Amino acid sequence: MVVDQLSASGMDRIFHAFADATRRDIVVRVITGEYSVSELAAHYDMSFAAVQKHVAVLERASLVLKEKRGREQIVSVNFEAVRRAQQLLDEYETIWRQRVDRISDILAEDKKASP
Amino acid sequence: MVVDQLSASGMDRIFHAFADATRRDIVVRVITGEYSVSELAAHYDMSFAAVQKHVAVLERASLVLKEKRGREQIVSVNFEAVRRAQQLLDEYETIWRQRVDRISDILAEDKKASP
DNA sequence: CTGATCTACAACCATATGGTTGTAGATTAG
DNA sequence: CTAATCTACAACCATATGGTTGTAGATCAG
Repeated sequence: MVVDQLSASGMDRIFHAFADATRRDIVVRVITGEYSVSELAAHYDMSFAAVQKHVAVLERASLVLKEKRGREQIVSVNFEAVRRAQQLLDEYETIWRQRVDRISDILAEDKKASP
Repeated sequence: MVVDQLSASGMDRIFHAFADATRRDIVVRVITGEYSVSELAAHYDMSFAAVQKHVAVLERASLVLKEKRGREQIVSVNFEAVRRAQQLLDEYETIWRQRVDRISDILAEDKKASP
């Protein structure tokens, strides 16, 4: 299992996008419903431009898409990118379990050796 | 479900720690085996101090612990912090599924309404 | 004891990040 | 047509990040 191409700047972007509470909050909103950029902006105590930048970070990470509808841009989640992050953490989980199992085996061997 | 306290700087740190390929690689190494800081540093094309900083980032995120052993510091993973990130993404998954189910229901209603 | 090794930490630098304000282009409402 | 709304983007600023080199304290090997 490869786990991670060292040049995985896609993963860099995905995790970086998650590394901010405002952006995580935006993700939850756009998972649950439809929001334009200005509707999103209304919920945060910062400028429209700042929220626009947060959306841009999510967009660069492919976590969200923008779809023009009239004069507004509707933000929606691209769950595939969320899954990419999930899978990476799941691979850690797999390696972790293998290691724990291996250590358990060693301890079991010990027990057998000195009863 | 709360999903995320907006002041979750712990999550910020965890995801930020994952947002770098070198740090993700370090995590894999210390999951699978025992490494001192200098042993880790030997594997990367950067200074010892740079790797030391990466380890510090992982440490601040509680993803790894350092344990002094003689003159070296052995780095080990704290899997609980990994699980925190996993759980957050799993909650997204839950919300996502609920939303998909809800949309499916609506579509099913439509079908029933116009057969 | 002496020298080599491992670590910590400071100082420094270039660039990225996260915020601001301001300007301008589309689009809609009246 | 005009005014209001939504968006995009540039310019700017303070601070954070990711790298470097250099210095110094512990610890181990011989």
